[in-house]
Amino acid sequence: MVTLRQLRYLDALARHRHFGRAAEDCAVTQPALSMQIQELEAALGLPLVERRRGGVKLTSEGREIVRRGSRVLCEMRDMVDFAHHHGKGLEGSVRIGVIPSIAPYLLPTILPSLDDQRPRIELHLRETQTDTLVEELVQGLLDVILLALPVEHRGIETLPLFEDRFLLAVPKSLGLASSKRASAEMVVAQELLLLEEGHCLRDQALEFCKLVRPDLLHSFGATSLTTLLQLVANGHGVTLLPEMCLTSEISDPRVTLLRFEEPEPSRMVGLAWRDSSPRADAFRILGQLIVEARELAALPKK
Amino acid sequence: MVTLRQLRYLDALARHRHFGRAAEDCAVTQPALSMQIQELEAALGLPLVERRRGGVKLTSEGREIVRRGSRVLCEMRDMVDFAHHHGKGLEGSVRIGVIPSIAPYLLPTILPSLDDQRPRIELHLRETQTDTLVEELVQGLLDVILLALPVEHRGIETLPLFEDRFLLAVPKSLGLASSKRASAEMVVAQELLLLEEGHCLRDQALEFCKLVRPDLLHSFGATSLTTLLQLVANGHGVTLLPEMCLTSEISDPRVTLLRFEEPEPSRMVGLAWRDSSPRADAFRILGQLIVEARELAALPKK
DNA sequence: TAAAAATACTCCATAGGTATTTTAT
DNA sequence: ATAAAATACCTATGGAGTATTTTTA
Repeated sequence: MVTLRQLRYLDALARHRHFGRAAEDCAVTQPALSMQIQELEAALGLPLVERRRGGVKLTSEGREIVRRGSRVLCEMRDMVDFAHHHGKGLEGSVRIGVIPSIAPYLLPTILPSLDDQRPRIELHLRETQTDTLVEELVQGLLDVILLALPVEHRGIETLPLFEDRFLLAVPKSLGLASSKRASAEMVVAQELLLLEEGHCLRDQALEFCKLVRPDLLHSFGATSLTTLLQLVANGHGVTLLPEMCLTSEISDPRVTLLRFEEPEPSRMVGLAWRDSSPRADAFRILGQLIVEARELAALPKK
Repeated sequence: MVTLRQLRYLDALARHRHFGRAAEDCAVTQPALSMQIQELEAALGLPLVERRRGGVKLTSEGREIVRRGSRVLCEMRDMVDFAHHHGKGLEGSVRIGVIPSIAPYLLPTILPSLDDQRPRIELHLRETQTDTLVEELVQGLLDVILLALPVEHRGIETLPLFEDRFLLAVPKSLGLASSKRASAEMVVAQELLLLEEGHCLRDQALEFCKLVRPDLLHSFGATSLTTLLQLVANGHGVTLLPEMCLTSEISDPRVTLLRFEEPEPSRMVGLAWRDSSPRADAFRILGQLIVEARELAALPKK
């Protein structure tokens, strides 16, 4: 008989690759964990790990069992969470992940209104790149993530919130700066500055320009849009900038921002959660709140 | 702490709506099951069932927990199955479901060749309509189903196998019978005979004719294509017939079969299984075998 | 030979069984 | 009044701990 306990121990063993430390992580002794792993192997009729001095190695079947076991454990967690959070809406702790090109710009506008309207919410924020966020979401380390859609991943449900246009940032020194609208060709003709690998903005910009040979680009390995904009200001090239990122601090007299010709490139910002998530309904409301907070913040500008 | 045992008992209780019989189903005594349900309710902090004389009623939260619990149990089963069937390919018992408009025509051609090539396979066949098959697949009562795509359902993976054209069966007595090709308009102009509600062929035919008011149709409630064809032979109307169903027994001198004008209507026949299914790889091979068996059977005709 | 996993054995928590009581119609 | 679920109490299984042995790099 396969038990949840066995799956939990196996999961720990897969993470630590060491019986003793895995046992410690599970708050049991090493023999206890050893026995459960053995029983699991007996129940499944397969060896799951190769025991070798200097670490434990999963067999290929073992990896698959770990994968499936994680899913089972994750769904169990979601079930218990569902029960505990049931009817409480957004209340309680929400572990939210946000990509770097959204977090600093959108959060200042939505957090205050969120605190106003849902005082009992308790946000745990994490900011990293899309791949990591999705991985952590799937593993149950995060409850919901805010990022650029689409997200193609099994077991992930998404909710589009709003379009965010891309603008072209060009140095005033360049002749281009006087153009009314930017075009894809203009981008290709100049030095295109991008964030380092792994940032979705980089991929979106490349896709827009239909550049199939990104290896040809001079990558400055910039890690933030502010850095990127500094490079533009100093005449090193041009870059694509999401409209959302236009806050007062970012404006620089040496940089001109051009809208693109129709159809304007844009990214769709949205929320994503596990489709087994216990609080899918609450996250839809969260989406609603984000959209409203954004619209509210935009009004005064007009 | 929520345990799998509790989920199994809850599942039985949801099915039987009776503590005593659910307990019997689980091969334990009624107090044992009662206790586990109580502990589950305590762990989740929710009442799951209303105890009332003359049966047990699930609360709305209870239903959701049952749904999630079933998923957990199903994934556990799939995990154990994966381990047991691992590396054995198609060997062992496969519970396959097939829709009525495919089963009698396709199976005679594929079963023999399947037996030849995979002697150790043990097929358990079930024949019903699409909705039931999908439901049973999701619940883990079936391993794989053979039906007309698309199937839109969460957690279901599909594999298209081949196109199956629709032909128009018209009575020889009708003027139409001399036409070279049939058209959608011809169908609408005549009395269209259909299978009773629930058969996917009915829906596909209606969709093709773009009939939005199927309530206007005279439904004869035919339950088999043979019956339908008898009606056509006797001049009661016309019907759409999948090409696959053209076996010698069905041919009738009073009926003419017309191919449609381009684009010819057709259905895509394919396999579907749970995306957590342990034997997804084996089912892809099964699909391959079906396609090959069909091509083999078609050759002699030429 | 030394670290790491397996084995031996003892204990206790918990699930299950039997007998009985409570509850609701 | 009676069927059905809950409670009480006892038993036994299985998971965990401690101590120890075996394995292997």
